[in-house]
Amino acid sequence: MSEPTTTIPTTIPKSYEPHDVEKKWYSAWMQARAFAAPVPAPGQETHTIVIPPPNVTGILHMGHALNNTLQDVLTRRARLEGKAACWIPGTDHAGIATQTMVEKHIKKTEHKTRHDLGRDEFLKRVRAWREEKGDRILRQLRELGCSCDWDRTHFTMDPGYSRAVLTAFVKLYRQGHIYRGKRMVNWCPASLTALSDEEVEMRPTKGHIYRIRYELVDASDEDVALMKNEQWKMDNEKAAKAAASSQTPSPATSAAPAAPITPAAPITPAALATSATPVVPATSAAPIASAAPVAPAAAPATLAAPATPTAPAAAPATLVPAASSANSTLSIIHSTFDDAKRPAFLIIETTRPETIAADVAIAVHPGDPRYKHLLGRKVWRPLGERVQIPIIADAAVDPAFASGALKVTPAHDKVDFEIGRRHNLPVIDSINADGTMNAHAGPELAGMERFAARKKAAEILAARAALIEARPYENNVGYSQRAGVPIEPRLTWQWWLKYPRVEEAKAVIRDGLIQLHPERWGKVYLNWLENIQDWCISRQLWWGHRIPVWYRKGIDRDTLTPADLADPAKIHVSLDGPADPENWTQEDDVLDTWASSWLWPFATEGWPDAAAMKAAGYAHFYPTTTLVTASDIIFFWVARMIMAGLEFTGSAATTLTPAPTTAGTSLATPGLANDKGAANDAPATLDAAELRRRIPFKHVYFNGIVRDKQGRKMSKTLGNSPDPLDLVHKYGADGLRFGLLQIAPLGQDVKFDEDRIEGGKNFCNKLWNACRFRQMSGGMSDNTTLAAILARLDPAQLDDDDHALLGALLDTMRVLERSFAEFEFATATQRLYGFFWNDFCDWYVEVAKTRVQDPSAKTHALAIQDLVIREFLLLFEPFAPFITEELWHLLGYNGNAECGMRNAECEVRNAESQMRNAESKTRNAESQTPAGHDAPLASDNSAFRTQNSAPRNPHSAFLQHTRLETADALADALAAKKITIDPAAAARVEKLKQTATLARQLKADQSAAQKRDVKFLALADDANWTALAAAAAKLARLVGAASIERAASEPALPAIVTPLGTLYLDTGAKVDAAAERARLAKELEQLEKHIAATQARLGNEAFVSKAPAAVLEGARKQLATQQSKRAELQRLLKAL
RNA sequence: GGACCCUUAGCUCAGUUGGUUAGAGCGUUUCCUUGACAUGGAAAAGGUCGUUGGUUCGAGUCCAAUAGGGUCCACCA
Repeated sequence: MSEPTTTIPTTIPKSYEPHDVEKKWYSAWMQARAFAAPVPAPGQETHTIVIPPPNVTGILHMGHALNNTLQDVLTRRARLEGKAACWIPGTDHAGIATQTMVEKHIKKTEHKTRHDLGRDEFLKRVRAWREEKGDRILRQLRELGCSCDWDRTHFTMDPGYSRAVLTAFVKLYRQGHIYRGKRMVNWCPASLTALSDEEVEMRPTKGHIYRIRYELVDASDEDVALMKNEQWKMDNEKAAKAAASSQTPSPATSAAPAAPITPAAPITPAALATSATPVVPATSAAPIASAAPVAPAAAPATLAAPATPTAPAAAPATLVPAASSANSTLSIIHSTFDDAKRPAFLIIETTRPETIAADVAIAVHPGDPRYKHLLGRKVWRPLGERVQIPIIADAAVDPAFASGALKVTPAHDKVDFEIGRRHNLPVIDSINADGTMNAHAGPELAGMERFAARKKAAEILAARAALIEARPYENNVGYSQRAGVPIEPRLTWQWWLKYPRVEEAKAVIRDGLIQLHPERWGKVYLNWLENIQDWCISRQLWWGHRIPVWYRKGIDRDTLTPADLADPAKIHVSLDGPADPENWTQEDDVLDTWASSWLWPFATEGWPDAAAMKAAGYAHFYPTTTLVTASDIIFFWVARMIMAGLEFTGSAATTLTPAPTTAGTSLATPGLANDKGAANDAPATLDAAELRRRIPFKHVYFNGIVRDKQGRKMSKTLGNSPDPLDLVHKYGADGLRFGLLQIAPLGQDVKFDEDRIEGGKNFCNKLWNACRFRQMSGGMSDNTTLAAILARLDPAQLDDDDHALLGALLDTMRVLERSFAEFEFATATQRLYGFFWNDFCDWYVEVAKTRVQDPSAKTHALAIQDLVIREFLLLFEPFAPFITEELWHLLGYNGNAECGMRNAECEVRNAESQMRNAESKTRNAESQTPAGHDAPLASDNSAFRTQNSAPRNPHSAFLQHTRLETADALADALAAKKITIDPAAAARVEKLKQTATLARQLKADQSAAQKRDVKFLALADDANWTALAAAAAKLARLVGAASIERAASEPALPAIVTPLGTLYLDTGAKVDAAAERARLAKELEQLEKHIAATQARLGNEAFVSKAPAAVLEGARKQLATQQSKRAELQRLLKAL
């Protein structure tokens, strides 16, 4: 690692090289088990975080990097504050994602489906896949520096965790919260499983809406007349309008009034035809996307009606091209019915004509006068089997939409299903699980994919003259979030959960037992809970927790009544299955992945096994302290965890049937099997104390979504997502962490900017070199404890710079204390940056150079630096753990500091771990091997984790095991040394800083910035000259001057007015009086403006009478300063 | 349709309870390799704080309206 260079007397290399340092320290931490959560000493505060478990086969992206950096920062800061910190890592089995991935792999390599392999064999493959590819993301987290307690690594499919999941199911089932029902679900035709509402994403989707005639059965003359008056007329008018608007010469030249009809060129059925057999000429294909109202030479697709409209299904669909295209540009396709024979029609509009064969009714609003007389009548279904379907009234229909008549297709739409149920209508399911049409869709469509079938249906309807028009239409379509395909509402048997503890879940947020940061998410959360729907928890997958329900053999699962479901002779629900398994068949479905991860905060702490909970320290570490997550899973995960915590934990959680000492395989553990009283675990109402015991976390911090510089979400397809590990290699983990947090404001999305990461790296380098310089300055003494450093301070030698620096340090410590309390990490990083770079490096280290060369002042001046660097490293460690650890050791802050500071605690910890050592003999050997970066994670999670047997090295003296003083404690320690910060010192230093800047400005203005042999002459009163003279040496060094002397008279030299008097610059060059005059005049002019503004304020009677005294005083002082500066400038001008 | 967030320098963002001449980093211009650091130092230019109106002695900050950008929920076939 650090090699001494030959020329510079230091052991610290010239620039910070993160790579080796990171590797070295992470290994050291792992070997020392530095992250293992300690058993809390009596009275010691705990700090727990559970990681949002990433997909077991996932890879680290920027979102993870930000999210986990935040957790690590909180955890490390908690350690420094002396809390027993516990960060529980782990992964999620990610049912659909992982299964899909493995299925694809098997398809590619073996050309087989999971059904070819069978359930058991397939699951074997998934487990093998996980062995090979899994947990990579956890190893990547180590490269980021994450200080998880790796011995507590959990996986949602581990036997122990699985037992928790099934326990929760059984308990909820027995309480009546879980039921099986045949209901409409969101079906994913790609993944072939049901999804929860939360997994469906609504996207605006371009398509068409089809206007279709449903022929009225037994139409009377009145009907015909009515139809003519109403719908028929409507369509004719529409056609006329469309025609009229199309005659507008050009849309560009005429500001045509907005036509009520969509100006987009309509699409004809013919244009929809893919394999155009009997079709209108190709010229009629209108460009769908074109917005030009000018209809192209589109032929009026006037279609001949079938010869016998009463039996269209049998008739060949003959389309006759229009005889002439001269007379119209119709957007509406009229059939040429013989007026005399014309039947009456009902008109409906639909986006899904392929489902017409599954229509079972037409519904209108009960109050709609247009249709009152038709209620109870029937229409012919225009597609599929030609049957009559009733016209019914239902309030769900919006009379204002389209024609006000809705086709009712219970199998393929949620609303329709409800209507069907209300009216006892049959359900005709015409779509297969994979999204293809089945026999019910009719012979023309059967076997076709649903979207192809839609086109085909339109063609057929057009051929039968039932399609009036198909126009472009955009509506919201539900997509499977994961597979990205439109979901299909589908009627299936599923398991449902009525959420438990909904009211309590609202209360804990409303009453602030759980605090959200930022707070506003509470509203979103409550809104969701107000409208909560039962959760579909079953998935038609294999990779997941198989639902612990067994059906008696010979029972038809699809005809089970609620009574059957409650009958233990037919249905068995338990953890371990029936005693006579040969007579039963287990449910095929598995649970939604979220139905396992909602238990994460306590299932990772041993729940429901009392012994495991004890071993994990549940009593200490639950509830967890802070959950750090992104807001996009507030419903998926956060809300559900709250309900699960409220339902399953608390006093009852610790009184569950303990696991038997003869530990069999965990799934066979008869936990709840014999437990008839599961439903009684939870008291009906929870008082405030009980709620506090049960909440899964006290704070939720929502980190922003990492977006690219344009504000777009990062995605693989856009290629705008940098690999965090690349950034680690380029800028170091610390640079990445610091840079990320600098741009991560509370509750705002993060626009990623690689320049900021580079800034993080540069800051690390600055820190590195400042420490290197400190070491080069020599005189390294005992840095091992704060007391040792304080002992080297000489209160008598404390000067203004010391006061100002220590004051800024204390202030920085307070800012950080506040930032952490309020999760304002950007504030914290900015403050650290400004303090170290500006206050310490730019000013203090520079001015101290003079003192360091003075043997009588050196010890003191360096002690101040040692103190500040020590405190800074402690403050900075959570953000940049590697470089701070390295410097901590290089500068000798470690020593035996820890045991000096925390002897008692060390002993307690050792004693405790030895006890645990004795207890946990069953641990496998693997996880006891020292683990470095690439060491495998402990893979056996079957037993609920106990602490590792190896005691933490009490002499490791890692930075993070040191205690960070509070600002108050440090102030007290200084006070004990008779050092109290003089606030006026900072103001004096500030004046000096301004003077230095102005002096440099003058030099630069005189093109002498690079010269170091110039002289400054000061014209100052005695007070100012005293201050200047005292600082003359350091000031001369700072601004690059040979000397600063008091002017005897008024020199004829370029001058600048400073807070400490007027400075003249003698460069030895000739003075350009005209240029000087211009410069001074310009400055005077600016000053006059400010004076005028200040005078105006003070001249305002209302201001003087109403403004607070301090403000008034400030203004008067300001005016005085400005005026004296003006006088000085005027004097200088005159002298030139 | 309902709820929420954002708009400040070329870019990314700070601006506590309203109070001097609105800040930082990056970028830009000029100068500087002097024994910590060129991943650096010094100086400079750059903003009527989206718009309009109001409250106030005083508004980037509070209120109202409005424009633009974004998020979540619901959803009409």
